[in-house]
Amino acid sequence: MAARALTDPRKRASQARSRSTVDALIEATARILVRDGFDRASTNRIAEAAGVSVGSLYQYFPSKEALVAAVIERHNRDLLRIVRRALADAESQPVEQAVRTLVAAAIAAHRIDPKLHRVLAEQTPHLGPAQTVGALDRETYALFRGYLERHRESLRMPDLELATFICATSIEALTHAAVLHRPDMLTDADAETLVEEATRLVVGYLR
Amino acid sequence: MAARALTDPRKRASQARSRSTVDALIEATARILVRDGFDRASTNRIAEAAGVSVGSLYQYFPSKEALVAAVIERHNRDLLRIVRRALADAESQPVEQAVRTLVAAAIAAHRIDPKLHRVLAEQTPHLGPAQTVGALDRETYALFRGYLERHRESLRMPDLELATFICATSIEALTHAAVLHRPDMLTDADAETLVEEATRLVVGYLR
DNA sequence: CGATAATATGAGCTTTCACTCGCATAAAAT
DNA sequence: ATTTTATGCGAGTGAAAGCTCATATTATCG
Repeated sequence: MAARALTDPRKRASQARSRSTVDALIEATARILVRDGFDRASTNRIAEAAGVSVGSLYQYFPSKEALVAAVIERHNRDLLRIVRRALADAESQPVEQAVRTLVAAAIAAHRIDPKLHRVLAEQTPHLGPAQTVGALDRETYALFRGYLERHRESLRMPDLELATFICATSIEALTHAAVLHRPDMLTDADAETLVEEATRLVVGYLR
Repeated sequence: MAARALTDPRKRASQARSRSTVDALIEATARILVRDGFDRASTNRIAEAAGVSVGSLYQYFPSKEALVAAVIERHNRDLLRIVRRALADAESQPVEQAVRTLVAAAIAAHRIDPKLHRVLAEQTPHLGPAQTVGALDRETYALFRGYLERHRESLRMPDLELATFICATSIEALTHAAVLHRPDMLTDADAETLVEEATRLVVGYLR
């Protein structure tokens, strides 16, 4: 019997009223997470911030983790939209331009809601791997690997698996670190040179 | 007035007996962190695992955070010893060999106690930045930047700050990811090719 | 030995927090 | 209009965790 993950929603909201309750809860969770951090984000506080009672909260989410999982899911969906779009554009581009497109998209994606991204990245990896921000990395990883495979003639890389690991990990780390620890690198002028340098790094590696 | 950080030790241990109590506590904290994770590592459990009473624990550590900070400090000290040593060796080496030395050291360092490293990296960044694993990154960053400055003639990089960021971030991320998420890459044979590839990435960037 | 300081003990206090449950209200169905 | 279902409420419960303190044991020193 497939054990129902404890992050699954408890009940589908069918009426418009309850759907807006669910939305308010997810939205409030994101706000409280940013304001107070994971540990201090109590379900009571979240419910209050959403203008809803704790009882209602537990009608739709079986646990605090489920609530956070919903926030992560929404955030990941937003980021993935950008990355997918970029990789679709990159498909028809030569390697160098493709990498540039991807790097720029990675930065743009991290800029959607940096404060939330930070909290999710730093304080939630112990929630099941399916919900973590890491899930996003894995998806991006797969997409990028697809690109490399379809363009393997223009590369001199025997081991695409390894190449994907090196490139995806580096790009993710650089954009992540820039957004979280070095916001000074993201003024419009500096952001451009960052994109160029990261592109040089990766393209130089791929030849 | 300099506010005493709540991660400072509470009292110096003077007799040999108490010093061994403190050691046992730090050691036990590391074990429990690995076994149960940060959240479930209660001070009572830690004291019990150390064969010591909670009261004694609070005689030397004002909070759970202080205890964890001590573990981080010890772990960082161990890692830094390896990195310092490597960068000392690298000092007299040409760029390519120097980078190889550093990458190999980074992997070796991450292998000291991977399980503990994972817990500390994933579950403690919300403790003050002074105690985080990030402190280690910053130190390494500074050391590496020193190397680049002393060898700037053999590089064609105008902006050493940026170059340090790109290289240090990439190396850290690659070794971190390999140790934590891809242990299959660390069989002796594969580890060597990983070192070579990471070296190619960075050296290619530095020219 | 006797006295003082250092160290160790662990029952229990306090607080916080996730979560429940009985009941009220609003929408849908009949 | 009446019944049925969906949604909302929030005081209260039980468990867990951080931390204290009154007391006991051990070491140090004159």
